[in-house]
Amino acid sequence: MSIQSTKSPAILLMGPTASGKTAVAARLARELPCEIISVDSAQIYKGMDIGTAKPDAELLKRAPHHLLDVIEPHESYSAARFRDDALALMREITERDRIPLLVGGTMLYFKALTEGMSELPEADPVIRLVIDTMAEEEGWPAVHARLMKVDRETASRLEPSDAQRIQRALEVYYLTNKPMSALLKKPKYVYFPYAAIRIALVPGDREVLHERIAQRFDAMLEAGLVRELKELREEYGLEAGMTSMRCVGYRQAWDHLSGKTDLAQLREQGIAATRQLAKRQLTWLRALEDVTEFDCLVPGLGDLVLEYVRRELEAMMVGG
RNA sequence: AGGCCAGUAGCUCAAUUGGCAGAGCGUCGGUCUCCAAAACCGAAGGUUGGGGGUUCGAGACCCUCCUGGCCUG
Repeated sequence: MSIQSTKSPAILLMGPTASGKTAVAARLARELPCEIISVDSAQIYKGMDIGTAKPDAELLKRAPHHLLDVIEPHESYSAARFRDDALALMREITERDRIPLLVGGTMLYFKALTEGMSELPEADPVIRLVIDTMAEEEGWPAVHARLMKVDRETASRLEPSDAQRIQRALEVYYLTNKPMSALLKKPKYVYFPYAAIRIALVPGDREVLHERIAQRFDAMLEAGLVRELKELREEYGLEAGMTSMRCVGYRQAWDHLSGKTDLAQLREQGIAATRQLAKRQLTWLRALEDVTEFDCLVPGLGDLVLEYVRRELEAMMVGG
């Protein structure tokens, strides 16, 4: 039996927070010749273990994960970097005759990986600081008006309050002297030489997912989420505005350490933020096509997914 | 038992001298091209504790009942 398809297989396992991705991935990794790549913008941070529900040491020993702990909490990452890193790893894994298993809940990373990104300049901290200062002085609507002058098309589709995207569009203009809308129109070269098996774990009942989220957040608090953050703050020069410190759980724990909230408020706000994260992830998943969904709340989920993946892989071998 | 205060959206609270019941948070839906666990947009949700009265008009004023809290015996 030979692989007739020119494309190598890759498994994409997606799902909202607390849907049980890690357990399913571990199951697949045990039964199939695959290597796990984490697709998670929070687990990318070294030291942020409890709040990101990072797989524990024992699990990592059995099933190593790539793209965990690649940067420190004061640093920043991006969808573009993820795409480069993931593609490089996928090639290595494939060359070892193994199958890349991409697991996570950061849907933009999945999109960047499989659909590619236009050629845009990377983020420039100095330019961003300039724009931030501008916004501080005159307000974002005024910055939006500036963008309107140089890139009407992009400005028109953005709300005057959409600080992050206005900043990006203006940044691109300052760096290239071209409107971002023009750069986005250029056909992009999409390199993704894989036959993807796309799987989404979604809850059949949102209420039950909410219960799981609450239980898990309580477990994080018990495991020492606040202590973990405290230690990270002592080790690194962290600030509340940093990307890492805007992660769910850490942001709320930060407020608690600053004395702004008591423990009950930390719990309540942390759980709510996690539910909101799950909701946004589900919005992404609903929009995706060619994805096979599994109810993440049914017993025997791991077996179901494993069986499905096996069938898909076999079909690729014979059919191509 | 008597006295006082409170009761408005799931939660915390607004609402001139009686004049169209609102906000924040939460919930739900959506957007997304180098910060995405981010950022932003939209929507739903009320017999104003119950009943009666005054009034053109009551969340507000009067009577009564219920519930919670505080004080006194």
